[in-house]
Amino acid sequence: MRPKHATLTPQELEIMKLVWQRENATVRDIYEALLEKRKIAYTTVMTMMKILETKGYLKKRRLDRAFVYRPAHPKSQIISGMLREFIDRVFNGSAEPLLVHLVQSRQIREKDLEKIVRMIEEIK
Amino acid sequence: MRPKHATLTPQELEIMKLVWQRENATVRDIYEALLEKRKIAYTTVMTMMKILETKGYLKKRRLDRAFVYRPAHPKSQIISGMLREFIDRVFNGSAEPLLVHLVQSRQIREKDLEKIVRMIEEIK
DNA sequence: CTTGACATACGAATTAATTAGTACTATACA
DNA sequence: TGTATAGTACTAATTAATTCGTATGTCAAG
Repeated sequence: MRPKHATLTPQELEIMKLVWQRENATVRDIYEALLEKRKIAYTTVMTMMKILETKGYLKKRRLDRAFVYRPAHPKSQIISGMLREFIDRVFNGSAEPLLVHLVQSRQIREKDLEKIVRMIEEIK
Repeated sequence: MRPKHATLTPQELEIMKLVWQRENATVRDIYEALLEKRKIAYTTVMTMMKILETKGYLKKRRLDRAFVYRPAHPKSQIISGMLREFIDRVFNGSAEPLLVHLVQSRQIREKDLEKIVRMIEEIK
C-alpha cells in the first residue's frame, strides 16, 4: 500500500535513512545513532517511529520486549516519491528545468552527465 | 544579501512564484491570483507577504496607500538554493544519485538529457 | 523477593507554519 | 460632510511538526 503523503518531513526522513541502512532497527538503535549527531530524548525517537509506522513507512514486530522496525517500502521508491513531489511543487512537474538549474549552478559536472547517458544506454 | 534559510515553505513558495511572474505585485494582486485556486483571506496573504519581506525574500515600497512588493532576489537564485537544500537533505549533498532516480523513475527522457549535454557544451 | 535497567503507553508541551479576525486610517465621491 | 472602500497594523486562533515527561510493566541479577 502506497503511503498517502509521498513526502516525509525532515525529521522523518532522517530516521528513515537510518532504518534503511540497517534493514532492522529498534528504537534504541536509532536513538543511539541520532545521539551522535545531536541531543535527543529516547521517547522522541519512539514517538517518531510510531508515527512513521502509522503513516505506513515502517512495519514493526515484537521481539522479546522491544519492537523491531523495518522499512515498509524500499528506499528508492520513497525517495522517488519525494523527488516527484519536489519537482511538482518547485518546477511545476517538469524535470527539465531542474536539470537546467543543476547545470547552471554547477551542482553537476560533465562527468556525472556522462555517467547518466551511459545509464540510459543500458536501460533502453 | 543572502536569505538565511535557503528554503521557502510551500505556501511561501506559492506566493513567490506569483510575485516573480509579475515583477511587481500588491497584496491584492496576489490575493486575487490565489483566490482562483482556493479560498483564502486577504489578510492571510498580507501576513505571508510581510513574513516574506522580513525574511528578505521581498522588498516593498509604498505607492499611494498600498505597498508594492517585488522580489529581492532573482528566481533562479532562490530555486537553486532550494534545490541545494533538497539535495543535501535527501541525497546527502550529491547530485548524482538524484539524476539516477530521475532516470530510473522515468521522470526524464533521453531528449531532455541531450538538451542538457548541449547546454554544457555551450557553457564550457 | 527486591531492585535496576530497559522497554512501551499515554499525554502533553513547545515550536513552526498557516490562516484569519478586528481595529483603525486615508481617500474618493455622492 | 459623511460614508463606503480599500488599505495596513496588530493580534490571535488553528493546525502541523517536533520534542519530551511520567507512569507503568517486565525481566534479570543479586
